[in-house]
Order: sequence, then structure tokens, then C-alpha cells
Amino acid sequence: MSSVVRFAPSPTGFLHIGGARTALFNWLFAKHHKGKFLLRIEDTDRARSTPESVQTILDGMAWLGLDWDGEAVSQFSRFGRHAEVAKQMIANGTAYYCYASPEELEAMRAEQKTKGLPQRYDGRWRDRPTGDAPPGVKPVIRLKAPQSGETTVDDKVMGSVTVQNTQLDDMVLLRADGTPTYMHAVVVDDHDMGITHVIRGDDHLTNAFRQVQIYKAMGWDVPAFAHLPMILGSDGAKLSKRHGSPAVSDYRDRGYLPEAVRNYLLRLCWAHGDDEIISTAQAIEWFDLDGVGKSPARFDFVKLGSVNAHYIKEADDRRLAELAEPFIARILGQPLTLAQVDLLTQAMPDLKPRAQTIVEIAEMAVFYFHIGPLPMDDKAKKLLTPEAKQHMAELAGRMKALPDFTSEAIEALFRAYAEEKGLKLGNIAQPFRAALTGSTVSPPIFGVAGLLGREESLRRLAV
RNA sequence: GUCCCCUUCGUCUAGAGGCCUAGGACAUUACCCUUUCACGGUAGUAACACGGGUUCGAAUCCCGUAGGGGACGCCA
Repeated sequence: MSSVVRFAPSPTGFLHIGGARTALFNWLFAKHHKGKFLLRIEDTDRARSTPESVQTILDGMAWLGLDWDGEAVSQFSRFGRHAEVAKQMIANGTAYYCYASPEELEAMRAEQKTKGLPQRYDGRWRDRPTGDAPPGVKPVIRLKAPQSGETTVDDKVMGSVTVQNTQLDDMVLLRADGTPTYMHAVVVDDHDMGITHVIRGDDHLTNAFRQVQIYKAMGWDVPAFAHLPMILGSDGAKLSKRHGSPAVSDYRDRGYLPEAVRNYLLRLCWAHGDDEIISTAQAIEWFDLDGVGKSPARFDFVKLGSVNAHYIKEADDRRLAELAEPFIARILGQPLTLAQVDLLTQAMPDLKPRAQTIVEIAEMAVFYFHIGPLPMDDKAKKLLTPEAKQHMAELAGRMKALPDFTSEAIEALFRAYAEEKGLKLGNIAQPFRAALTGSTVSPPIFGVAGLLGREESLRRLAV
């Protein structure tokens, strides 16, 4: 039997980084087993689901390179089918109508809470004849859950997990307005879509018990479950803006590469021996559920940064230049010309070993593109002493005479000059750097000068 | 409150009863390389939550305790 998995986000906001990890694992699992990876949008909550959210999620998946098979399914569009199944359950005696009002149930829960009792539906309509139905009240349909025995979920990650059926109540399957609840819709859809492995977040583990009961009530095969541990913030609490952003789009905006995010996410709760840098092809070959750990992981921006730095070093220079361009444009207040992007591309080999993110590349590279006077930081200003300026002036004269203005030629010139004057190379290279870049920190300065060209270099030196 | 799950360096993790003097990566410290900053290289600091068992032998199996997380909606 070939594997069919799915990712089922609810479109009530952005694509959460934890959701992205779930999607990644499903995707990898499908690729590894040569199965199918389906996408289902859980939009049965009409009040909170928005088309914008759907688009955001799709965009996030596309950015991460996670493609799915077939069309994305809208869960809401299948509500007729959900109702049909609920009616079948009424017919086969595994579900019943409940006429209790929300207020009534609220009061029931409040009372249970004050008495310190578990908060569960008490089954007040479970065995009442339909004739008792109060007129004019639209009922919900509830599962007639087994009241004795136990329910077991054989989880591929957590192992065999059992709960006493007395702990579970008769949950709502179909709301009074005829729409399905999440619990019900998930089971019906997963069954109809032929899902063989339900791989999702740990927060659904206890839901799995109730879902198993629905499968059994309908006499359907129960899929394999795999509940992935949560991703926590750096403080060990729920992931939030403070401790590692929850929104996938933020990672793009902060200059992370999708392959880096994928690699980092893969290594959260999953390992293959000592391997850290794992290509997607390799991940597909290696990934399986038995490598998934059981304990939750904290999100660590520092490590993500180092993984990102690795992928930046490997990335194509042109691609990096194009990714950095919008960030530079924002700083400069205008887009780069094609020639400037070319220059950026040429500068990239010296830029990329120095950056952890595209944003850092951009910040480091703006100095190449300043047309007017170069903004200069205080440390750089201090380097340009009168003495240093005198050296720069003399060096400028010699550079003017250079037959070829290449970085090698410039460096040779500087070295010869330093030796001639009994100076250390740093004594003249640092002021040169300050004049050309406005900073004491930059890529190798002779390369910078070569790229800037003779005219621009001398212009900056003259100021 | 009830139920469920989890617990190895600061962080992510390797570890399937002897291969563990607990390994790797990130971070951190020192040194080397060096025109700055990085990259790279070398070395170092650093962990089996606690308490009981089982066993010749336990990070690994069992039981408790503590801590953390999750679920308990006509949300998903």
C-alpha cells in the first residue's frame, strides 16, 4: 500500500513555523516512501478563516519549496459529506441528537469546575427518546462514545498510548447549523482522502483518541498516527514573537534562505546520527518516522543563523545578489541598476563568508553603491588622521599611474609602499578601508578597490 | 482539577544493557591564519533531573518524585 499523507492547516493567520515543520515532515515522508502529499485547508470555522490566510499559507509553502499533489482541498466545501456521515452514525446507533443549549452546557462546565470535577459533557441527551426534543431547538449531533473499556492510539512517535473511555465524553460531531466540528471533519476527510499516516503536532495526541472512536463507529480503518513534539520558544514556553518568530514569512523577511530553514527545521526533533548539514535529496533518502524524537525542542535563532551562514556560502552569487537587492534598495531608497547588481554579484564571494543572513549581506554591501559623500562612522573617521591622509594622497598619485587597476596590482603597490616607508600594511590599509567604505570593517579592501574601479576609488580617497 | 506526553552539555541532538573515560553541531574560551571583520584550522570548558529497584553490569529496563508541555469548546 502506498503512503498518503497530508498537511492540514487552518487559515486563521500566518503559516506557523511549527506548522511548517509538520508540513516538511509530511512532505519528506511522502517523498521517501514515494507516496502522496496532500494539502487540505481546514476552514470550517467560518468566522475566523480568511482567503488572505489561505494565500499566506500557500506562499509560505511555496517559499519553503514544499509542493503538494493535486489541488488543495477546502474542508468547508465538503460539509455536505460530513453531515451525511453524521446522519449515518445516527442511523447505525453510534451518534445521537443533543438539544442542550450552549448556555446550559456552560453552566454544567462551570459547576463541574467549582466541584473540581473533570469538565465533560454528562450525556444528558444520550438515552432520551427523540420525542423529548424541545420544539424549535436545532440539535447538535454527538458521538455515542463507548463508556467502558479503553481506547489505544498506536503512535509511530510516542508509542502505544492508552486512555480509559470514561475519560472521554460524547463530543459534538455536527453543530446545530449543520457544519461539522474539527474532530469529525478531520476523520471523514482523512478517510475519504485515503490518508494512511496522520503526521501532525503533539497537541493533537489526545484528540487522536476521540478520532479513533469515530473511525471505529464508522467501521473504517484507522490510519497510522505520528505526533511530532512541539517547537517551543527559546525560553521553553510557547513560541512567540519574543523568543523566535512563529511566522514563516518573517524568516524570509529577515534574510534566511529556505533551504537553511528547511535544514534547521529538519534537525528539530529529528536526527540522523551526527549529521547536521543535510541536503534535501539526502533528507528524502534518510527521513522516516523512527528518527523522530519524543521531546519538545526549543527554537534557537543562533543555530539557525549558523546553518543559514553555511547555505549562504554555498549559494550562487547571482541568486544572493538578487535576494539582497531589495534590502539594499530599501536602505538606499532606490532600486539598484542592472550594472550594480552585476557588481554586487562580483563582490559576493567576499561578502558571503561574512554574513549569516541576506540582510547582513545587504548592510555590508551598501557602501559600494553610495553615489554622493560616503557616510562614515566614528571609528573610520579616527583612522583618517592628517598623517594617514598624506599617505592616501601619495598612494592616490601612484594608483593613478597603475597600468591595470586590479586588486592584485593595488595590493602590490600598497605592500611596496609600506616597505618603502617602513610601515605595516595595516597602517595604510586601514585608512584606505575607511576612506573607501566608511567603516573599519569590510571585505578585503584591495578587492573592494578593484571592484569600485579607479575613478570611484580615487574620488572616495579625495574626500 | 482530570487525563495524556516528555526529561542527555546553555541549545539541537547521538546513544536500542557492556563499544561511554557519554560522541557531534551551535554557542563559549584560548591559540593559529590574517590589511579589518569574517571564513578556515587546532585545542579546551560543559550533560545522562532526582530517588529507589532489576542486573555481574544501566544514560539505556521497571517504579516513584520533581519539573516542563499538551488536551479537556457547537476553535482548529
